[in-house]
Amino acid sequence: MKISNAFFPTLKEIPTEAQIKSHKLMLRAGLIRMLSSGIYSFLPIGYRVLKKVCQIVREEMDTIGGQEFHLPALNPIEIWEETNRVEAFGDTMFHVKNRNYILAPTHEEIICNIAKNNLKSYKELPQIWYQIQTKFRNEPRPRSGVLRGREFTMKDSYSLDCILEGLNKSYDLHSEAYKKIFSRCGLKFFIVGASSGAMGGNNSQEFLVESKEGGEDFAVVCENCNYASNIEIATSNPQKIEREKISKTIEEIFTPNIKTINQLSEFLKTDKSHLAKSVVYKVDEKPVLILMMGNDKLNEEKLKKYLHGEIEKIEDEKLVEIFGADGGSLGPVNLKNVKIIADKRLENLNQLVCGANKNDFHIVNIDLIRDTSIEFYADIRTVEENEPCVNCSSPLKIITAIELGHIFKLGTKYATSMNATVLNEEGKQVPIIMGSYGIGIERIIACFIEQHSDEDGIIWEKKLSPFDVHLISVNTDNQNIMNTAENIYNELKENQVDVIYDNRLNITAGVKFKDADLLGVPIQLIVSERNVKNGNIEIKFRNSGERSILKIEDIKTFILDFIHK
RNA sequence: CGGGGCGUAGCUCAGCCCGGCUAGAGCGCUUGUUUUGGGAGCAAGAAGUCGGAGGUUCGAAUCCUCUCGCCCCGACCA
Repeated sequence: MKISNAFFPTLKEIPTEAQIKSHKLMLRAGLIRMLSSGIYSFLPIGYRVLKKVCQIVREEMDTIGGQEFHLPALNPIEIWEETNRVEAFGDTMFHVKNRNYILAPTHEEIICNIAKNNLKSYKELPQIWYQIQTKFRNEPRPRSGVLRGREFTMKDSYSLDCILEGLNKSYDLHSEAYKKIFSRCGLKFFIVGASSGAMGGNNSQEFLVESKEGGEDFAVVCENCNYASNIEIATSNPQKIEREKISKTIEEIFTPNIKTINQLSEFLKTDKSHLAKSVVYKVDEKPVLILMMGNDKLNEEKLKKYLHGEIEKIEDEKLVEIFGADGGSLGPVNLKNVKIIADKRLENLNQLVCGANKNDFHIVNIDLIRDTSIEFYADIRTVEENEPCVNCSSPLKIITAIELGHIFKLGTKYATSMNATVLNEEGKQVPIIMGSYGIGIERIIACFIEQHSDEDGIIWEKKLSPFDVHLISVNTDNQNIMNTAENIYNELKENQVDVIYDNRLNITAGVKFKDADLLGVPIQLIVSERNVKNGNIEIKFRNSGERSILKIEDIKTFILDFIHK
């Protein structure tokens, strides 16, 4: 490709809309342009990278026996009502205004529909079906360029089995394929156990890339024993508190202007492990009081597992109405008509301090068994940095990360509601057992750039690079230089080398070098007077900045060796 | 959906508080010319309904109301 007649719009300045490195560079290097919030066009250079990523994904999916589909993005809403997911997705799903269609946010229902209509027998299983296509989700807040878009490319695959061992095998195949995909893409990633959220099912793992700037997920990891888990489900071994031998009589005490656990601990000279914080949620419009030890943070994801229905933080104004006190003074003693749940860490403890449901008063010497009617205890706290690991007691780390891929064992949830069954060996109708496995294609690109760039631009590795070689002619008014560069260009093209050739006239060398570094193709070939007169060409490696001189006649061999190495 | 910020030339921004000349700068773009190894010099030029609508005023980029868009934090989110 010759830049003189190509669309390669680079930017010297950083558009204000971009905050994180990958977004800035994708805009500056002419890979993408925004159409609207969370909606991006891939320009020719960016699309080349996207296609390379897709090809790697495709090859690895095909290797594990995957078969590629092309599925409709426009779906009749009825099929989504069968699984009750119109409601589950809520505002996240795009609805077509003048027809009863939706824009598909994912494709379990469509896959399940095809399976139901066409698969009859266990003999036809297992199947792995995948697609690499655009998905639509009305993200309430798109951000970080292509990292969280309303329209984005996703590889999703679905495994179909009718026995559990089959599902396990399909799941493991995907796990291995994903490791290969992300390694081939040159990413440093790690794997954690995760919550399956609105997808349904139980077992699930996420493939994450550490990123302080663009990360939206938090992973809890142990560097000693390799325990790794999304914070949504992570557990730890916090210090255990024992019940004291004697439960003293409860007593209301005056605690003027004490609102927080820190203030209370200071005021009473009491360790936080003897203070219990009360937080209130609304579950199906009814208040639920949740007791946490000290400053422990409630984990909503964990809480959701124990409470059915929508959970939501309660408005401050409602608190006075229900409890007769404000936020900092609530407690579980003498509460009627409010369900109480407590974190496992507090189980059956005594000698505790809680709010008195009366502003500026707390109650001391509470015995949770004697003085409260707690419905149940459960692990609902959020793990904190440096707490001991559940397996090996080493201090845990918390890492901010971007989610690249997620694999789930879905089970029979969709097959059951859509009545997708096959006959098993005994001639019995059994529901198809599904697995679901996603990869965010644009996220691979953005994560790669997050990990591979410097102040001058992107540093592609050859597998994802939009071109193999960036050819630059420096002295454009010298016909000999232009001819030499043109010959190199043609020779490389004839040998299937992808070359981008900066043949622009009347542009200073500096501009060409800056653009080349910004785009970040691994090898730059620089054709200039000073070297051509000796029959030489300069070569610069983008990653190391290293330069060397080659004989013109050796270039082809050198480049081909480099590409195929 | 709550909180905050921003919207002026293709890009980055000044001007707005405190209304008043023909709305500015740098970069980019066009033409000419000189340059040609790290985003060039000189000369000339094109480019804007100041996001949109309404209002106040003799007069609005500037003040008021509404509205649309973008970014950030939170909520939410496979």
